[in-house]
Amino acid sequence: MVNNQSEQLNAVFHALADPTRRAMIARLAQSPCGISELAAPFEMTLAAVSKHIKVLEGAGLVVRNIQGRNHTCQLDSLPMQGGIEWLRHYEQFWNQQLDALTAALLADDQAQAKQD
Amino acid sequence: MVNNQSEQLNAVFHALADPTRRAMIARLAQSPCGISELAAPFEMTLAAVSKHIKVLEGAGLVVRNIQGRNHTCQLDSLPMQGGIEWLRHYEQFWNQQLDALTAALLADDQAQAKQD
DNA sequence: ATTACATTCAGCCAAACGGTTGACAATAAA
DNA sequence: TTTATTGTCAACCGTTTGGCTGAATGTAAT
Repeated sequence: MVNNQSEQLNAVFHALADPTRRAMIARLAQSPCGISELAAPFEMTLAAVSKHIKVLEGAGLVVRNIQGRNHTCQLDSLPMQGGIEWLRHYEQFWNQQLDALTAALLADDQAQAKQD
Repeated sequence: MVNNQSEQLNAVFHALADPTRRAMIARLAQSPCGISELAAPFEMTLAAVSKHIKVLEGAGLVVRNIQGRNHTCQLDSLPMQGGIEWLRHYEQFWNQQLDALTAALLADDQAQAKQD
């Protein structure tokens, strides 16, 4: 597990930076499932899959429920909320960029109109 | 630069997974600025800062404008939009979890009330 | 022309990453 | 009790990361 806010973001973003792990999250968003089923789509060892899941667990994105020899994984998207909120700050900035772009295009159009 | 959608997400999330780079983004969201100013808050070599900036550039999050010996960096939050959109899918899932939680708590309350 | 400044480059290092293999532990089925 | 099945663990391997240093580049100021 992770302590402070910043390390949490480190862990979450790092976990999301790998396509295999993103695919696992996408699968788990459908429904919880076991390790083998989670591993099935990937051409890699179960050991490698196991490592990926531990990264997801470490970031708090996945919780595991052990029953006998079967481990069931379940998505917990709460930690993602931290990532979304961090990004959301800059979404506004992004919209401003869009506004500036359209404004510039508009100004161009007007300048063009004057020249014609 | 990055080709397809998945690699773009890899690059963006990886870039965001480092606190130094997140701090740089936060600084650049205030206003564009030069390398040295961007480097000032960090106890690390300019060379190390240079590498971080290149990671941000590689993910498309920062664009550089060179004038003489001064490089000005500017935020481009468009690539972040991809990250936000990927995450947004699971935000809904997160809200569902919240709903389930509140429903469970409510049910608990009601059960408690019956017992009293 | 020389000196100072802003920045990158190239090479090095230790640590982390993503994968493999082979051995192991625990549980279920024969 | 033996045998599968499910999954982890430990050790290894090649690559990437994040940092350093020292040299090199290009530009501005003297």
